[in-house]
Amino acid sequence: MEMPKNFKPKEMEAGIYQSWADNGYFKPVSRGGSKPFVVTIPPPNVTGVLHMGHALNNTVQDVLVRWNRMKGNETLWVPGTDHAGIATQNKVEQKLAAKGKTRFDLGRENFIKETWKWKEEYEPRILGQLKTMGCSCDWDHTRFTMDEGYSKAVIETFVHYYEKGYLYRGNRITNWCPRCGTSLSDLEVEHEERQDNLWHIRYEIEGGGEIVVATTRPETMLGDTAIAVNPNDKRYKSVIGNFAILPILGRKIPIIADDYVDAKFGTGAVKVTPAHDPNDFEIGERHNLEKIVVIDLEGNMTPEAGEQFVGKDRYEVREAIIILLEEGKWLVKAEPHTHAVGHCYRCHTVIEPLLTLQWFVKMNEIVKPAIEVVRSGKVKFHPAKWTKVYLDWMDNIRDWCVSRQIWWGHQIPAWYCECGEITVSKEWALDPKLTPKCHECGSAKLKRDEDVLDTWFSSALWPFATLGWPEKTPDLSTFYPTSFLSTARDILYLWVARMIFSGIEFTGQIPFEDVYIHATVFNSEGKRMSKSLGTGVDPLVLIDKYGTDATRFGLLWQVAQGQDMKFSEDSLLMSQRFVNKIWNASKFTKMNLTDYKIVSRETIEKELTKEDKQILAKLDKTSKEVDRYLNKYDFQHAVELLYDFFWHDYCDLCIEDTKVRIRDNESSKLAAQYTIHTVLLESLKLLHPFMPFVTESIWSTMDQDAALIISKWPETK
RNA sequence: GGGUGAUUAGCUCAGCUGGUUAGAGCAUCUCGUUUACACCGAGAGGGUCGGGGGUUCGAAUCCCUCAUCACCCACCA
Repeated sequence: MEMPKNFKPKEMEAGIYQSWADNGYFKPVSRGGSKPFVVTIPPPNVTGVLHMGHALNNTVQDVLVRWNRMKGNETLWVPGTDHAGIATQNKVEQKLAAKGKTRFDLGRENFIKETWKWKEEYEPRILGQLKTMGCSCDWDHTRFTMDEGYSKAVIETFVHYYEKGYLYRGNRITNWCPRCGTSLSDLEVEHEERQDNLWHIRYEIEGGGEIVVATTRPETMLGDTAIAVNPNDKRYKSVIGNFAILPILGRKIPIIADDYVDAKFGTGAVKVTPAHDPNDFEIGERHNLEKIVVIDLEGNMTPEAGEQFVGKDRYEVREAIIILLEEGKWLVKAEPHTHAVGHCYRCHTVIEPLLTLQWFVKMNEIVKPAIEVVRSGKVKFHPAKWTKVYLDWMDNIRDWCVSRQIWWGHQIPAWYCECGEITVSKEWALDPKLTPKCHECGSAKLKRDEDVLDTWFSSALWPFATLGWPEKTPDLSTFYPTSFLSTARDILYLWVARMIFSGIEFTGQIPFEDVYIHATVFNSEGKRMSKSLGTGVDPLVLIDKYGTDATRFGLLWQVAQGQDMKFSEDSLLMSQRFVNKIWNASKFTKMNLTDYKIVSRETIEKELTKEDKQILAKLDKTSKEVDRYLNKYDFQHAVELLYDFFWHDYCDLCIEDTKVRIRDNESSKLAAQYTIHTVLLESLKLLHPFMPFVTESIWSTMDQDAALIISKWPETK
């Protein structure tokens, strides 16, 4: 079959993809391989579009999936998307805000309906983008973290934790985002260094004297219920047990001694606000201090803060307090001070530590086996340096706040009775027709918890919930544990660690064997690619410009060993030229094969020239090396090697050498034809996982029985 | 405060366990329009491998130290 003059990615890729899909090539089928290769995709959020990280990540996965498929292994790549609780809820709220509405105008039920509509619109877009990238996922296995079966899995895990005593509900200081109106786990808070002041404030001591405290948050003084000093601090020994007078409000608060206080920091005296600071909360617990809440869930002052401040914004009040302190001569000095301030990872509002009632998962027991499997190497990180990062975090893990005060997500299956009892029920959660009754007093006046679970609570179940767990499905027994996980390093704790302990807890097995942490893609200035900052590069624009194959190949060219990369289009340009080179070399090779009748290596062996044998040997060596590199997840070297082999060995040397022999009808013509035929076919196979479209397109013109995507990977000697 | 990584040609980066003239792509320059490809071919220039010490017969590669940058973790107000 003739090849068109040029390879036109935009015109040809979609058709090729469709034919793969139509022929069912993405389905798990064993073609004589040794063991299944299974990947569950890191589910993209249904909030938007693919970014460079996705492009790289999914290229990596597709390369391995295609490679394994060609090796004959039964291969399953499970696609899907994540409901992404807060992120998606925020998107829908923004959409409503444009119409001047809030979620409260709609009410919970309608708001959730709206969000499902959003999901129905965006999910196909994102999945479509994965198809554009050439991802060979089995679309019949597509899952969503809130689909019916998945929801069942989530409820199952909640109930399991509860019954095992791993879940508890408590009034704690949690990270609160006043804008999103929800609590956040520690991992969802982003810390940012900020230049601030350390305000030194003088408190008078009852009966004479004074004590100066240092604080970065003067507005919280309205909720002070003590001043703490270190018990060994000689400066303050004599005043311990006395009372200080809170400036402005004039309230009496005790001066107490607590080891937590560092005598060397600030003035060595700390104002204690148990309701608004986690450390102060602890001190408060130890000394039975009152917790006065002065900031509310919206970040405004409560009536407790005093009439002049009530209802005002926390920062506005900070300014006002400073002025008042100055006027009253309470302010001693303002010392410049750099410290880290927490922000919401979804909307970037400054986090307010607030006392709220939340559900927590106890972590100390559940992480133990998850530490063990990594220590013993059952789960391996690539590059290996992430092992230590993982273990350090797991060794110092703290309890996980899993309740969120939003509407989009898995509602907590807990019911509260007037009698004070809590009932956690799988049945009630799964069947809305049932009438919940208190298991203690029998009352039917139960109120369901309005909160939903942390989005990561559900994504933690991804590797097994997508395969059917908690049901004992054939998929689960065939494909679990999965083989490989590729992801970005910023969700190592948020997601990877949680999948590992969840996998072990619920299935008794590790969720995957190998974790590949891919390079982080930065822009040319070395800045994080961010849509909001306008520093992003859209992979779809690149695909449009260079074609999918070139984009994939060019990205892998730059990935190094998980090293950060400053993205540059140079490598895509190079790849684009390479695609063109492959196309033209193939076209030319075929021109030289018009009168060729396939012969075997044995029959032609004696005719082969030194050059023929050289390139055939190099081909074999290259196959071997590509295998070796892919086994190590060293994509960059695999890609470089193939480029070098095909361009410099095959095109520059072999084709140049053989074309003369073929044109001049030399006695070694048939040997020459055998050589180029063999090298081209095998090269297309080797290149296919990286550049699936152009290779399949050429292959389809070469009278082969099977499509390239399911052809047998070159065997090496 | 702890941790991790980076610093190699004008630019983006390779260089594994130390060993002859330090590599690639892009850019630059010279030559080449022989029927696959000018998105090509042949060739050239360009690097005291961040600074300073050390180990070694020999270091970009190992050790120490300094500097700069980046990222992660962290309840010192």
